[in-house]
Order: sequence, then structure tokens, then C-alpha cells
Amino acid sequence: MLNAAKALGYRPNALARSLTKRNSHLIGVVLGYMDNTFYTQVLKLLSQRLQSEGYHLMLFLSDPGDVDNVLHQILQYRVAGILLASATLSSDLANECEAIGIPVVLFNRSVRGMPTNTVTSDNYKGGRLVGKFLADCGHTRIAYIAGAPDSSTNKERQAGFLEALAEHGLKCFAYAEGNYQFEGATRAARDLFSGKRKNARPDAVFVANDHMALAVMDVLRFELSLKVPEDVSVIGYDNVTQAAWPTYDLTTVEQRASPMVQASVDILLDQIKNPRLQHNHVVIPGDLIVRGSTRKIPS
Amino acid sequence: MLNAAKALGYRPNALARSLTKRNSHLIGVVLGYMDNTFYTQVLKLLSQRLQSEGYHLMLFLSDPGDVDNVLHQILQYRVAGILLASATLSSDLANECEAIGIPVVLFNRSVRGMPTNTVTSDNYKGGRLVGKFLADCGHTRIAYIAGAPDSSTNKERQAGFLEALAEHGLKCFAYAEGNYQFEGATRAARDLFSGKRKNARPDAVFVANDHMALAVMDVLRFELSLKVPEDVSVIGYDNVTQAAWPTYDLTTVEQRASPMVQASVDILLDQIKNPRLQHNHVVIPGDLIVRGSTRKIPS
DNA sequence: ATGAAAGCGCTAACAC
DNA sequence: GTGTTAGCGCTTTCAT
Repeated sequence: MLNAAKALGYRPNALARSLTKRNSHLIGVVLGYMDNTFYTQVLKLLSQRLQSEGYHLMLFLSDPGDVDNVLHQILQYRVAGILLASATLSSDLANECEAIGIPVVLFNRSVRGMPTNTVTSDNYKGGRLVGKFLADCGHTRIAYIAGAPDSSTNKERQAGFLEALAEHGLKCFAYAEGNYQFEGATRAARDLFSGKRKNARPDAVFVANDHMALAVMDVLRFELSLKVPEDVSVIGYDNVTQAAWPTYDLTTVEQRASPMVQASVDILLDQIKNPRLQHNHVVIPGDLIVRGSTRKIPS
Repeated sequence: MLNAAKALGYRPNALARSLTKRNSHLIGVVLGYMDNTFYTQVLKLLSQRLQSEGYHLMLFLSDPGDVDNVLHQILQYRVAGILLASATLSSDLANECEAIGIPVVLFNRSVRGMPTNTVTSDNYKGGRLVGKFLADCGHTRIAYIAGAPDSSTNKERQAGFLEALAEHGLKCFAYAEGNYQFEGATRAARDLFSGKRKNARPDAVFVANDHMALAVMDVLRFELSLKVPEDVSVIGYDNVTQAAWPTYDLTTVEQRASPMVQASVDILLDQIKNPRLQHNHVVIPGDLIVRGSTRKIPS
């Protein structure tokens, strides 16, 4: 019977089924950017997990300003849930999703008062770890290269970092913005380090993510002939694959994609099955991974 | 009127529309692997282009053996077209798509006798460029680290490479397989270079893609303390972003994602509008990009 | 022009 | 259990 159907070339129509069952088994995923390899890792895990749960992934790469527009398109497909990574939506739209009963999770971004779930790493704590570590290493001129200044990840990492410095009687020695872009970080590194004599330049720099930290190391070493970590310690955030490569050997704070994705999908599937009013806010801790890009200054 | 509808929270149902119009405006994209950043670039371009054409992207990451399974799921959503990147399907399924009238393009892979469109770079020519260049540089012990041995990209690059070598009276000095994996390439590099005295080891190596070439350079420099290019020239394929980073400064053959994606989407949209029997086979040329990882031997 | 009816391919509800 | 019917939300056709 089933074989007969198959022989006749029968293929159930998922669209029609979605229409009657009122569940498309589609998950809308919008990515703010993909240059950072952390997100390609996320995408891979997400795809695998959704696949194994019988859900399918509609992917949208979207500029920050364009998210709401993209969301409207997603909603027309009657997606069962939405995941926004490195992106946020207007509270209007969040409320709309809430009203329709479509669960949404903000991945790696959290916004106060937004009626959504959030899954993030412990950015504040991570920032603290970095500040404490650099101070403990004996650094005194510690700089910060920020990501996108308004992003929650940047704000929290920065806040934790500054606070830890303050507890050691230190202030941030220099500041620049890289906007989470490779080129932005390149410029920021030049600003902070070029043409400065030894005591006028930072002896350590915390870069808000690994993607930028790699760019910073390249500028330091190849443009400015500064040694890492002898002349300047550098430390990143995310623990992307490349951070472990010997060329970089970058000290960093891990952001564990796997449990983060796990939690996100769990929330989504759970709320698809039993609609809730409650929202979850999952925070996944991550350790400091000490590698060779930082040094301890003998006291 | 439209405003009234909007005020009432009306939202057209794309699923229902797809059902009647018999066009879901969905494109199924299956990626064989994403470790290679070339494919994240492809994905980005693909997403942008499809978005601007009013199409939407269903993404599947699939192991080579699982493609057919995944394809069946895709077909149930009545996708308007399918793009397989770094993956192939069984000819049974290709015929089935053909019969249903769903256009499919094989991206960066070509299989003889498959009733599909293909879009690739000129891998054979690229291989030739590499072989000729290395020979012209005066290298005599030239090795090859292969990608997945059965993939069309690998076979063509290798064929062109060997042929160019032959024309210069050279044979391939050593061979290993990296399977397009980072770890595979790491092992391959160890096999070919470790514990060998100068004249027993290659003085140049062509690695079948950049992703692996980066791994090879790391092993050479950090594990084996060999200098690139002084001790060995290395050359990759793809011209991914990282190849241009000063740490690597890798000589490579460019594979131009943008025109390749362009052509793929053009084909898909064209064949969605006017179903054809004819299949296209687009080959995008790419130049050799000479950087600092290769040297000319004084004669 | 505006409106009613039929149908896309499926599932759920109700019959028999 | 097997069969029939209604309806998911839309578009297209045909009537008014």
C-alpha cells in the first residue's frame, strides 16, 4: 500500500499538512551577522538539532535595521518559532509574536522588558574574569576594544571588565570601538597602538570578541612589530576554533555554543507544545581559557 | 482598507498561498559542510540574493550519506528549487526532481550524467595554474595534499595540477589525503614532512583548498619549525578571507563566490519561470593570487 | 466592477 | 474499522 503510493510517485505535501495541522514545523532563524565563526558553529548545531526533532530551518541573514521587515516575511510562513541570533527586534513585533503565540528566543542578546526568551552566556561574569586576570598578571595599562557599543553582549562584558579592574584599583587605560567587525578592530588597534612609545601605549588589551582579537593580533605583530604577549597581552571572547590555532594561541573566555543551542531549541519546542506566558532567561557560564597571548609580569 | 486589515492583525498566510499558486517561493539549500569559510560566504550571498528576489531559504546541513534523506524532506515542502553545495545526490533522486520539474543546481560539484545544472569554478584550469607556477618557481619536489578523493573539485584540481607538472617534466613528489578537513590536513602534513631530512621532504606543496592549507602552514611552522616559504612553498585554493591575513599570506587560486552564486540563482529562477529540459553548466574562471607563502628558487 | 463558488492537498470529525 | 464530509486560507474562475 505504502509501496504502491511510492511507486505512483506520491509525496505528502507538507504545505497542505501545515495548513490543517496549524503547525508548519518551520523555525525561522535570523542571523545578524556571520563573519564571526561562532555563528557558523551555532548554525551547524541548530540545523542538526532541529533536523533531528523533525523541524526545519528557514534562514535569514539580516542587517540590524532590517530585522522587523524580515520578521514579517517569516510570520507569513506561520513558523512555529523564531530564533534571533546577534539581532534584536522591535518591542512592537515582540509583542505581536507574543500575541499570536509564536515563541521567540533571543540568542546571545538580551533586551530589558522584551517579552521574549533569552539565551546568553554569562557576559558580565566573563568580563570580570578578564579584568581580574589581567590585573593579577600585573598589567597596569589595560585597554578595551569594544564590539557594537549598544549590544548587550558588549555592554555586559565591558561592565564586568571595568568593575573587576576597579576592584584592583585600575581604570581602563584606553578605549576604542571595533563594532565586532574585522576592519573596525584593525582600525581600533592602529588607533590605540601605533606611533606610541612604550609607556604611552597599553600593555594589555581586552578585545570584545575573538573575531576582532585575531585582527588586533595581526595588526600588532605585522604592522607594528609588537610582540604578543611580550609587548602586549591580548585576550578575546568566544573561544572560536581559530583561537586555539598555534598562530594565535589566544587567551579567551569560552562561549559554549552547544549548550546555548540546546537550551534555545528546548525552550522553543517546549513552548510550541504548551504555550506559556512565562519567559525563560537562560545564562550559560563559561570559563577563562588561558593560552599564550597573555603573560604574567614578574613583580 | 489595507490599514484596516493591518489593524485587525491580518497577516496573509504564505502556506495557503503556496498551496493554490503552486509556488512556495522556497529554495532548499543543502550544504555538505560549513567548516570551510568559503561556504559561509556563499550562504551569505545566497541569502541576500534570494531575499531580494522574494524567495526564502530552507537550510539543511547534511552529511554526504544523508543527502537523499534530506532531499525527501525538502521535496515535501514543494520547494521551487534546490541548490546543493559541496554535496551530491543519487541519480535516482536527480531524475525524480527532473520528473517533478524542480530545478536543481549542483554548486561546486559536478557529476557526469547527472540531469542537473552545475555551477563550478574552473578547477582543472586552477590546478594547471598551480602546477605551472610551482614548476616555474624552480621547485622540484612538489607534493599534493588532496581533498575528498572522490569529489569532482579534488579530481579536477589534481588532474590539472599533475598535467602541468608533467609538461615541465615533473612528477608529483608525494601525496596525502586531507579530505577537506582541518584535522585531516594536519595529519597529512605530518606524514609528508615530519622526521624527513631536507632532500627527502617536499620543497613545495599544493593543498586542495585554503581551509586545509591553513592547517598545513600551522603544522609546518609551529610543529616542525619549517619556514614558509623558505623551506617549503605552500599554495591553496579558494582565496578565502583568511588567506589574505598577514599571518598566512597564502598564495592561492581564487574561487569567486559572488558570480558563482549569481549564476546559480539566475539558473534557478529562470527554470522556475520557464521549465526547461536543457541543463546549464556554468564554469567561473579564477586567477592565481600570488602572495608570500611561495618563493622563487634562484636558478 | 463585486461577489459566490470551487479547489489546492491534507486532516479531523463525524458518520456508517 | 472504513468512508464520507467539512474546512484550513488562499486564488482563480465564473456568474452577476
